[in-house]
This record gives sequence, C-alpha cells and structure tokens, in this order.
Amino acid sequence: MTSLIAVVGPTGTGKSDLGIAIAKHLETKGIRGEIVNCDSMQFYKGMDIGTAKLSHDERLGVPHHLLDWLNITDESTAAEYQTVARPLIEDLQTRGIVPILVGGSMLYVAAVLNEFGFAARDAEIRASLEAELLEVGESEMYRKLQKLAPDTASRIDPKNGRRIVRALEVVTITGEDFAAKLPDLNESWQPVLEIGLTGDRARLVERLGKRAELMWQKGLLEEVQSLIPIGIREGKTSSHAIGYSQALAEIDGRLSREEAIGETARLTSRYARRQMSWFRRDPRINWFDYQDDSRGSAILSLVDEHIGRLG
RNA sequence: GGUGGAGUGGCUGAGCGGCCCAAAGCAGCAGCCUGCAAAGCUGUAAAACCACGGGUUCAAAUCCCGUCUCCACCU
Repeated sequence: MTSLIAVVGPTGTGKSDLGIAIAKHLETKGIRGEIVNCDSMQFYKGMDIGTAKLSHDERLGVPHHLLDWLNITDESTAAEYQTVARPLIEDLQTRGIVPILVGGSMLYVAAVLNEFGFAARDAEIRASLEAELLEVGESEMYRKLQKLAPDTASRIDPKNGRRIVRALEVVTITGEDFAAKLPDLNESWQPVLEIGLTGDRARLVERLGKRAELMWQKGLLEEVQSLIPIGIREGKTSSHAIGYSQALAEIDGRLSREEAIGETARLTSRYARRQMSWFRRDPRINWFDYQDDSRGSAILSLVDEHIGRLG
C-alpha cells in the first residue's frame, strides 16, 4: 500500500500537533505513521525555540524525519530537499509506514508533491552573476536576460534580482530559453491526501504576535547567542530565519528588544499571508479551521477514508 | 514651579504662510513565485475637519495668544 498524507497551511495553526494526532490515530488501526518534516527551518540543528520545533517529549514517540538534519551553516534548497525527501518517503512506504509530510515551506512541499524538475545549477556561474548584479543592478541584468531568453524574461519581475540571476544561470548552463514555471498543481507525484489548516486571519495575527513574545521569554536570544560561535551569521539560509535575524540584530544593538519582537511578529504574519496565497491555489487541499473543535474527527475520518481506499 | 521642544490618518512621520481637499513608510488587502522560499518580488483600497479655543492675513497644518497633554532639561 502506498499512502501519503500531507499537512500544510500557514505557520502557527497547529500542523505539527495534527501530524502527531494523525500518526497516533493510525496506530490505533495497527498502521504506523511517521512524520516527514517539511519546515525548512526546522531542518537546522540548534534552531528550536524560534522555529517552534516540537520537543522530544511532545513528539509522543512518533518518529520524525528530516528534523535536525542540517548544520546551521548548511544551505538548504528545495531542489536538494526533493532528492532527500522523496526516496525517504518511498522507503517508508515500502516498509508499510504511512509518511505524513508536515510543514508550511511552500516550495519544499511543492517540490515533493508535484511533478517538479529543477534545472541545473552551477556555483561558479552563479557567483559571478551575483557579483555582476551588485555591480550593474537589476535593470541591466534584466535587459541581458531579455536578450538571451525572452520567454523567460517575460515571466520574471524586472526588479527581482534574485530570480533574474537564477534564470541567467540556467540559460548560461543550458543555452536554452528556460521559460520555466511552477508545475501544474493537478499533476501529483503520488496520490496524496492533503490537509490544510487555516482560520480567521485577524486572530492568527494576534496569536503570532503572542508567539513572538513568548519566543523571547523562552530564551530565543540565548539560543541565538549559542549559535553564533557555530556560524549562524554565516548560514546563508539559517541567518534569514524570522526571529533569528531579529535576535541577531538585537544582539548587535541594531534593534531594541521591543523592536526585534515587533518585527518578528510582523514578518511572521506576512509570511503566513504568503503561505495562504500559495496554498490557496492547490486544489487538492482539504481545508479545516484550526480553531474549529470538530476539525479533529473530521480530519481523521478523511484519513480513514484515504487509508481505506488505498490500503 | 521654571525653561525649551513637541502635539498631523491605526502607527511612524514629512510639510513650517498660497503648488496641502497634506508626502512617504509600516500595518491592512490582493497577488506573483522552478536551487537563499521563514527568502525575493509586484499591485492596491481606505484613512487626517493637521490637540482644543480664539486671533492675524486676501490666504494658516504652517504666524500670534490662551488652554490642555506629552517629552526633555533645570530648580
């Protein structure tokens, strides 16, 4: 049997707990379920408080994969995640275990769940393009892209330096007009039961604000302090994490405590918005209100249906 | 008690006599997204009788007077 369950949605809606609940529910049916983490910041060892990572006890004995598997200085990319997560999921499935993909990292979820092939990459070319961008600016780079690959250029925002660079990188490597776009969301890698958690935005924003404050109370600053010697400042991905970047700014005196917390709350809310704008387009998702008390049983019966159909 | 400064949209904040039926940013709302995606990027609605009262002026958010509030510093 090959079952695959995914729990997605904006941050702060209880995805992790739901993942555990689903695994526990499966257990009562004699089926093993294990969590495959798809939160790009929970990959990092040592980043716990600011990523709202479940503690060992909170996991209630349910095995978690791809949690704490990267060092703070490692770069994380969706393309690489795909090459790790897919074989892992397949392996679990061949062992009769139901993988439960849990996380809100949009592109990472898509990289696993959809027909999604990444174009090649070349560190040297990339580095020189990045340097060039700094020197000549976006508009010049964009013009260059227009000349080399008009189709690609037409899809990219002329001010989005990062994406212009990546497009140029691919064009340079392949010599083709890359013209890539996001995969068709109706074409799944595997049949999947996708569950989405969401709810009233105003209340979520309020909740995320409180969460930011709580992170500081729980010692986020100390956590970040302890990550400095092992290189969080140098971590290309990790240093950009919401909360961590602000804690670093506070440590450096660039932000006051209050400002750091405020900015963290603000960025988190904005992140939640972008997550919604992304996930809303996925027609496979079965949405539930995270505040609705009856969501649990409704979700579990969906799970039963899914397992029954495939099992 | 004294001196100085400040009171502008939900917040920050520009304007300091006519171009102000008042900029901008943030928040809000919407969206984009193929190797940093908790990143990067785009678009956009509404919202201010410019603390209150009085005056000067053809004309005041802008000048004057008073009141209140806040912040500094002084005693």
